[in-house]
Amino acid sequence: MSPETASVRGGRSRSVRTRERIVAAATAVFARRGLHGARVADIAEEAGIAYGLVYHHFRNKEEILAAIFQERWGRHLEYLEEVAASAAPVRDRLARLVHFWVENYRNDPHLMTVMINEISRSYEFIESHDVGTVMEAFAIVERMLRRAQDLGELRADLDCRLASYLVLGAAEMVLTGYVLGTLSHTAREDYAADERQLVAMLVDGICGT
Amino acid sequence: MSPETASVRGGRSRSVRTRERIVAAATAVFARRGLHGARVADIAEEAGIAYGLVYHHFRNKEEILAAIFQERWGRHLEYLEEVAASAAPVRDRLARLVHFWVENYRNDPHLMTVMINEISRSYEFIESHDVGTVMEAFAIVERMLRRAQDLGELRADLDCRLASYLVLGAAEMVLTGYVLGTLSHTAREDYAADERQLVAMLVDGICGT
Amino acid sequence: MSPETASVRGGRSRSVRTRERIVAAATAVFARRGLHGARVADIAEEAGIAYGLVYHHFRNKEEILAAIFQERWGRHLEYLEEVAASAAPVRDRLARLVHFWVENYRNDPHLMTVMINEISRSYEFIESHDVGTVMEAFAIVERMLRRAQDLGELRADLDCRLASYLVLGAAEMVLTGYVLGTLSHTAREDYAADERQLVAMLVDGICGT
Amino acid sequence: MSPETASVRGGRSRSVRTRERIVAAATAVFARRGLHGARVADIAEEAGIAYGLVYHHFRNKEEILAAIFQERWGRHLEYLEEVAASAAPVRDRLARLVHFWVENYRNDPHLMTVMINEISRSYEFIESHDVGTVMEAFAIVERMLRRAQDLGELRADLDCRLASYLVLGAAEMVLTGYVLGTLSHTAREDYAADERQLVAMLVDGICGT
DNA sequence: GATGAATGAGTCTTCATTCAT
DNA sequence: GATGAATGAAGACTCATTCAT
Repeated sequence: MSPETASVRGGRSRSVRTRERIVAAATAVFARRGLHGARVADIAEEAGIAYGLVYHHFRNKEEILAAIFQERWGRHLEYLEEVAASAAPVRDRLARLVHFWVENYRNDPHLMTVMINEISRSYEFIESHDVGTVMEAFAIVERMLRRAQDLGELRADLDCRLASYLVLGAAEMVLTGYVLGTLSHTAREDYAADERQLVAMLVDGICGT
Repeated sequence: MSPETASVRGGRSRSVRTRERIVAAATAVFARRGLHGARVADIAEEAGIAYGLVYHHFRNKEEILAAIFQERWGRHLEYLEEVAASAAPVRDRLARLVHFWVENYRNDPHLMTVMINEISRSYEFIESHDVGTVMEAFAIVERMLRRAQDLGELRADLDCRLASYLVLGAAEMVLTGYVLGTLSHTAREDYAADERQLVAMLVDGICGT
Repeated sequence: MSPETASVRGGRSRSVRTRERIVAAATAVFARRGLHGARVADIAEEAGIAYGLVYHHFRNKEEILAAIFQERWGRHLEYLEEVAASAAPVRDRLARLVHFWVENYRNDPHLMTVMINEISRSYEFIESHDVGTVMEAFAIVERMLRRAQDLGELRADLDCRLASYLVLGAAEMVLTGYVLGTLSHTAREDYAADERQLVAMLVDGICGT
Repeated sequence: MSPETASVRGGRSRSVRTRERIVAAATAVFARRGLHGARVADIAEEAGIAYGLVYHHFRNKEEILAAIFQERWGRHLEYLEEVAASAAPVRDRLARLVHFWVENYRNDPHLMTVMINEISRSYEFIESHDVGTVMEAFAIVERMLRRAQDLGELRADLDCRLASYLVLGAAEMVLTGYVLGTLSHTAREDYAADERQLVAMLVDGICGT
């Protein structure tokens, strides 16, 4: 096996793998301690690498968070867009969105914790980055609702902008409950029940049928 | 002049007034910079007092935030409790809650910004304080909904716990929109319209009548 | 004695005295190790104060050097200006300048070492500060020579600009010799002899009478 | 292809050429940023080679500067010695020295910048190397002057040691002016004029014939 | 109580140097 | 020899907190 073969083992250079280890380690540490509470030394230790190596890959701590954001938020938006654009009834599309968020939390709680606490809920992060990119999630949901409204699926006087805040606010708060442990479950079925309840409340309200 | 004489002047001692100036200054600075970004020096400057005087009144920076929390959150819960306990239909009670939150934001945006960003949205704060106290707001709303459910105002299979997350999540997200400026208004009427829309969506859902 | 009296004992506040101690300590440390070799910790230790206190008075290490520069260079230029403007023959005025430089070195070798090594001979310092201020010394000497030339004291075809480089270059190199110890003396008389020789060479050249 | 074959190509081995590229690159980078401001990475990039390869040729950064010094300063001294030893009148010999320095600057400003800023004007460099070697230039000029004095070309009471400081100080300051851009020219003729003026001032003084 | 000078631990950040490939 | 990822020591800088006046 030539050195070159070794260096691309698995199709990725050592440098790329190191970078990914840093991102993964930082996700865990940010989830545990928050951006401010996390020390670069913690991240390096978690990644099993030397202190200074972090700085070969990122200018500073904030840039690691920005990397997590860039690499994940984009995929998030793509999926939202895909669901929003589908032809299914709006109730089904909402169900798919809610399921996506809950599944994401269950698959990678650390990541979702960081997305919720340090990005989505962080005034500081949103301020210092492109507000537009963060708010794009709202815009996608709003467009989805507006199209449904045009098709008569939603009542005509609904303020779709505000409704997007309802949808994302409710979903985010439920995930926050999971993250904080105030609303956690162990059984898969419990999560499914939450999804059904949440969709029903969004679509028909708490009084509705 | 005895200390007592001084304390009688205007009904409050100088010490008490100083403490209040610190709390007010800290509220403004926390709103602007966040808990971590705020330096004690900034707070002292905003309050127009000397650096070290802050430490005659508070053990440390977090304690100032805790004071804001204790003094305001208590009143907040009292009002929630009062509304929740009233005999009005659940729709009206929800409307009063939503109006209360929006009005509070309009009266003191700095305070609401801190409540949202540093307390309600802060994993860190909630972790280090009594989670129960923060979550009490959810419990109050949940109890209110459960009573309405018992009275047949809400459908029987509604998960009231989850519904409280819907109500508070939606309200909090709308206020966050105000705070971030992504959903701000100038006219009083616009806020009133938001309130009506929000209540309608919560009660009847986005599809409902 | 009231606290106020104490705080201005000797006419200067504690803060001002601390600042002066830092400047004096930094001058000694810069002379010993150079700007880059000097650690802020060294300066604090030399001044007998805590590490962080340096940062209450100066933003960073470079700013201490800048303070030394500002506070001393100004006086230096004033004296040059005074001598340059006097009515004495140019030979006497040059003699006074040379004497001033040599005396300054003898009175405070540390300070002169810093002025020579870190300011006057430092490309880095000159680049990052106002070149004009540093070069003002040349301008003063040049104007002095030009006036002497107008009065017929100097030959008509002398390039006074270049002559100012001769005067300051020669003086600086002699002081550098003192600083480096390649041209040091112990007897006061030796310095006086150097002054006479230097003036004679500048005025009449190495071949002249 | 054997190593020897490779080393024969063009008369110099690849290793030697790499070393020269490093020295040339370092000269440019030192001129731009100074010894302290120059990072080894900058030098490697300028040389178009890999980071660590620098360390196959030099133990550390200072050693690169030392190499520049050794390889150039030696030739410099040789030329000074040659001129000093010639039989021409002292005025002509001084003129040749001055011309040599100015020409050197014009041919390779980067090199001269480094020689002036990092070697000749650097207390730090001189301290950490053989002061004697650096000062040899002064000794050569001093011996040249002393011989001229013995021949009656210079006045008997001239302090030749101090005169060497005059000559080298003046020359160095003029070159510094070129380097800093405070005394720069575009026309070749301007440099020639400077040389004539400088020699005249050194020989006959600023008042002299 | 009021002041703000003083303290120093905690971190970030840089970058020369090493070393496995 | 060549590469550049990895190391880690060194030191700058911040800022919450203490304390003498």
